[in-house]
Amino acid sequence: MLGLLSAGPASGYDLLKTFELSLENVWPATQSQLYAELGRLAKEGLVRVAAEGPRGRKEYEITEEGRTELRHWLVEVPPTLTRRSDMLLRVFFLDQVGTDAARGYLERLAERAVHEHDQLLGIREFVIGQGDDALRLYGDIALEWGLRLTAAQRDWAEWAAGRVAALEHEKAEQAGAE
Amino acid sequence: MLGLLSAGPASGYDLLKTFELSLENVWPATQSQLYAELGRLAKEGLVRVAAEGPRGRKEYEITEEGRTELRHWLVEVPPTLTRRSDMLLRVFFLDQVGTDAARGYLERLAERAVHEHDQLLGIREFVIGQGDDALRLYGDIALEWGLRLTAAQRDWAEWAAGRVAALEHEKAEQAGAE
DNA sequence: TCGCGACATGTCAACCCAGGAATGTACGAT
DNA sequence: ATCGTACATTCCTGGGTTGACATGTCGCGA
Repeated sequence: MLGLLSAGPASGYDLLKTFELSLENVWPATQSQLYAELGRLAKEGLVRVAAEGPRGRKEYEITEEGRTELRHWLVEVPPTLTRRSDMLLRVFFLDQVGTDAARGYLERLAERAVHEHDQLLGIREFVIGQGDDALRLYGDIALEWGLRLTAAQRDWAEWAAGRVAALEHEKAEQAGAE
Repeated sequence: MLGLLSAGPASGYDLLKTFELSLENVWPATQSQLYAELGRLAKEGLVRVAAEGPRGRKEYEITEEGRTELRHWLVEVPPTLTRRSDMLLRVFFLDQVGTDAARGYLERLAERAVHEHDQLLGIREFVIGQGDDALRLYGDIALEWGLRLTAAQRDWAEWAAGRVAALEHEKAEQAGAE
């Protein structure tokens, strides 16, 4: 939220829209959280109500303290590694369902990765050439991460399905040889 | 937990150790959660106390219902896409700190990816040849995902740092030409 | 035999988060 | 003029998470 407000003042509703439109792939947020957090940030002096508009609209702007805190967070606070992937957790227990279903699971993962990849390509077409140099660059970089991640996931899932198929084949041969 | 118990009975403490040792990269859990969850699973009839040992040790085993539920979850419940990466979120706001610090951030991400990659390679050396065919295969597949992910992250971060450097250069030229 | 470290479980407060319900206002199109 | 839609905020409930605290037992080595 400090990051969004650093680009200019906005209301809670504006921020909500931004989260839904452009940040939902990276950091989804709900309105309850958003408004609560705005209140908290205001109490800590990191944001301030700059103006009140129609319909009770409160336009928030970032304060100097807020900017300092944002820069601090950006470069000094170590990023937390994203853990907890139920997609990967399932893989560990895939031997419980047999090679056939396991292969199916992995193939579906591959398909989904392709689908997400396509969606990101669509977004890239859509945002092409928007914003100034710096903004476009960092948006591009984030998008590229998504593209590479989904591509890697597709390759991996296909490779994994192949490995499972090989095991299936091996088992079938052993059964045949007995 | 059902997945772990499907490999054989264990106490809450055993499960905790397993989470710490081998699942912490995929699904970290704390003891409070673990014991609470064991109680819940027992109440739902998905696990059962099989034996009691010294020190109040309660050995749980998975029930038939539990196995059914596990298989159901593995193949029928759609995996949730992992969102929320503060690492990526920061990228969006990197223009707030200038090209120099931004490049530094990305370079540190690349270093960290290399470090994680090396750790995973170490794990692979360590677990090589353990377990039976199926178990080894799925462990391998999960590990391979980590390897590919960290490799992709390194490539991406280096590529991104290069892009930022290019922007830096461009700006410097413009400043010189004025 | 004595004490330490590993084994083992349980409880609690605080926080974050998702989703939904409730409430109301202003604007634009017909 | 009015009606629907978008704007805009607040509150509530339930569930997941974390981290700390509390308690106690067994086994082994000095």
